[in-house]
Amino acid sequence: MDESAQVTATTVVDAGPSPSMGQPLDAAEELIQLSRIVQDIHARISQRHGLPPVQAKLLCVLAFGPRGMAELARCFGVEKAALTGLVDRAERRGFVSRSPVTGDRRALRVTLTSSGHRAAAAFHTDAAAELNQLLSPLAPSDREDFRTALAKIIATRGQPHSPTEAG
Amino acid sequence: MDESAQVTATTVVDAGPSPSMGQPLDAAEELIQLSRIVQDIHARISQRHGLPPVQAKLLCVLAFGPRGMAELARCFGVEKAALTGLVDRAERRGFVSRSPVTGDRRALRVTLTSSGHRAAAAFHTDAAAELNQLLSPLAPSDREDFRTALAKIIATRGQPHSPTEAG
DNA sequence: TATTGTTATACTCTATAACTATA
DNA sequence: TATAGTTATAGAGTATAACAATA
Repeated sequence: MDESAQVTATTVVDAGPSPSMGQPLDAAEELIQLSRIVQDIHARISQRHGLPPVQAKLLCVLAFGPRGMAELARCFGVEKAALTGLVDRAERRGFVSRSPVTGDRRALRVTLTSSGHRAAAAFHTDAAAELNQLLSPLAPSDREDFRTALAKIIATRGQPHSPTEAG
Repeated sequence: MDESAQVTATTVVDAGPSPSMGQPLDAAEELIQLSRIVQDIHARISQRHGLPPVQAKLLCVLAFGPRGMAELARCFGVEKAALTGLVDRAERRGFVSRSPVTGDRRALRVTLTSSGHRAAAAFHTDAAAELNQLLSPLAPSDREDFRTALAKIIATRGQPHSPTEAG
């Protein structure tokens, strides 16, 4: 009878057209929806470039310079064993290469190939364009305010753990 | 030497502590970061409840009422074959059940069990709390403005296709 | 002992294609 | 023919655990 009594649209992450459309959204739901839109854009552009989303992410991280496997695992928030497979697939496609690290014979350095650089740049161009487009419905001053709020939220949560300068 | 020339932090979706921290972020990067934070919250709370994120999403969608397989597939933006497996796993854990639809002998209706309802409600409570918490660094009036902007962005993109009233 | 990376195994999620049954 | 759902197969992504080599 009233299955909807306890659960609102809030937690319907990424669910597209939801059964509760038409009601005003609460803050949590709005955040979820924005998140969905951003992820969808990322996924769609990845696909357009023939890359699984995580591979696109990998290329973009490596565009800043070579990284070690463990460093990448921390950066992605996954186990190191997952990185082995991730890098395997990227290497198989010619986007990255593993090379030894002088001074630590256990370590490997993952580097973008020139093909990987091209793929990363092409992906980035498209993604940045579409994401920036997202703010176009806002008036310039509103856009400023929105970004200020966004920055405040991000600063409060995403505490970066000073990355190693390696590379 | 300058691998970072072409690709900015923008497209580093979900990359956690990025190599470019400390520089001011552009709008696209901010959107990506917020998206990462929201998804991380969802994933973490799903895990806390012993659910893969997509399973949590399924429970929350079904909390509004039963849905057909094809309806769920459209809602999730995946192929119907993927739904079969998704519902299989949820059914195996006792969260949902399939039942016939009178009037269309091809169709199945997926319904939350009482166990599924409890899981959905518990998950939702946690998720809504943490997501709303995200806006706490904003002053009340800023929060209003932020949500207004958010709503405008969402309205411009996420065009809901009036869902079937079925249930 | 701790760290770096790999292998082995298993599970979830997804796509594609071929199939059945019903509309 | 079109739609609802399943099965089969393949692949990506992830976790855990056990392992090797090095620090």
